[in-house]
Amino acid sequence: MAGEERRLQILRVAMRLFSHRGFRGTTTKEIAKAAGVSEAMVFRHYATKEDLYTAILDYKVCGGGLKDPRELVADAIRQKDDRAVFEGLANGMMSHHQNDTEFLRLLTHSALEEHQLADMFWETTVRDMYDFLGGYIRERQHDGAFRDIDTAIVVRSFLGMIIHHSLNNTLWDKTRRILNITNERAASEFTNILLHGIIADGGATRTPKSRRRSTIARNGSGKTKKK
Amino acid sequence: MAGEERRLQILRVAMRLFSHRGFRGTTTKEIAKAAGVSEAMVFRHYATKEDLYTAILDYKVCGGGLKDPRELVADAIRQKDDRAVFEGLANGMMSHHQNDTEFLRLLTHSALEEHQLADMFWETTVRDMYDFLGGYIRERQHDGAFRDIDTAIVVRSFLGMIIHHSLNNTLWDKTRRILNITNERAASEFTNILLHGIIADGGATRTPKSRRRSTIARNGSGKTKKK
DNA sequence: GTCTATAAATAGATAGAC
DNA sequence: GTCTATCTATTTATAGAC
Repeated sequence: MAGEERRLQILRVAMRLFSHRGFRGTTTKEIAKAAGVSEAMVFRHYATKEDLYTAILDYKVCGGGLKDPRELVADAIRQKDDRAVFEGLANGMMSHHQNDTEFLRLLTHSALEEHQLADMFWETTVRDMYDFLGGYIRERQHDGAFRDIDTAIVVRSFLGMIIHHSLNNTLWDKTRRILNITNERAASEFTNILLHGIIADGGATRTPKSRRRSTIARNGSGKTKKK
Repeated sequence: MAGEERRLQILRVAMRLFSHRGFRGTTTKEIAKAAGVSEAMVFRHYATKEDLYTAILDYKVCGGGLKDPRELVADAIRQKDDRAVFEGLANGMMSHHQNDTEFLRLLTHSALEEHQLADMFWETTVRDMYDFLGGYIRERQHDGAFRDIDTAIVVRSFLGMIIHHSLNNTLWDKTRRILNITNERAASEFTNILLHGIIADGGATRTPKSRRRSTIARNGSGKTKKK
């Protein structure tokens, strides 16, 4: 097998093992065996086990595997379609988590281990998300569409629903699920809850005088399956 | 040092180490050194390293360290004070996570490692929470206070906000925080968002005809610091 | 209860032949 | 590019003296 090809094969095999057993829980012998080569081959492509692990985190967690959220919902942002913005983000994130369960596992492992690349992920990708989504929320507050609440709290609430749901699916709910729904329905319901939770005058505490311009279009709500 | 005392001391020291480095990442030598004894002492009290780890998870994660949520908000439940129910739960959980950061770390480590006790935690404690809180939400739906939405989704949304926030505080936000607020304020805001998100007729999509009996009392909302 | 010494297995990593 | 053989340090765990 050619150099680059083998290098990538080892990377992929190691990703699977590291994502399940963590750094210390995975041995270079296991990686070699799973890749069908000798340990010497592993160390030929990656000088140390640490190098291999860092290469994996760089590729999977910090690398280009994640779509830019700005692009994902660019149209919705332009049109100020609040539902499409939040539901689009939720769907994008959750389908990524579902298609690549190693991502969340590796990220969580590395965060627990306090690996440098985990910190980097938070300083860049996560902070970006708060800036981006928080900026949109602020804009909609100025429009009078959302009530005056700390934007970072709103972002955290929404990401909390999404990421916690994905973590549940990845780590525990695999078989006998407490909550057995499609990602699409989860995205829709989370969006319902969040938008009604932050909309201006949307509560039951005040008698609304004017509806101003709220763009929530209720769909997929209640217990009815979407479509 | 007496037997039981030393046994507990080793347990405590090991909890700290395991919670940070995980099972495979912690050596019995480190544990012994941190406890100020020889390795032989560790193995005198716990036959194997695995036994020690299991004892820790049993004590910390499955043991009586967690207050029963039913008791915590029993009064609020009786009075159907929705805000007090949700805010009380949020405060109880988050203060536990803050006072005992080892709890979330150990739980997450053991879930990633697919330890048997992690599964047990989900089958009992977590399922209990869904039953309990879900039951209350269903009751309030019958009262006409909340809209007709799958109760498990509501529970997941709310626990998502809380646990994700605590995980952020525990794993990353330790110093330079993206979101730097007190637990009390977070609990209040999460409750605001959730209650307004699930209240009957609480959205902007329909013109409300009657307010029925919604018990949301807005406090700590907006950008004003609470008290 | 506590230690030192040590066994036995496994870990990461290298040398050198093909 | 690939392997076998091997080195060295570490890891879990035990023996036996005090």
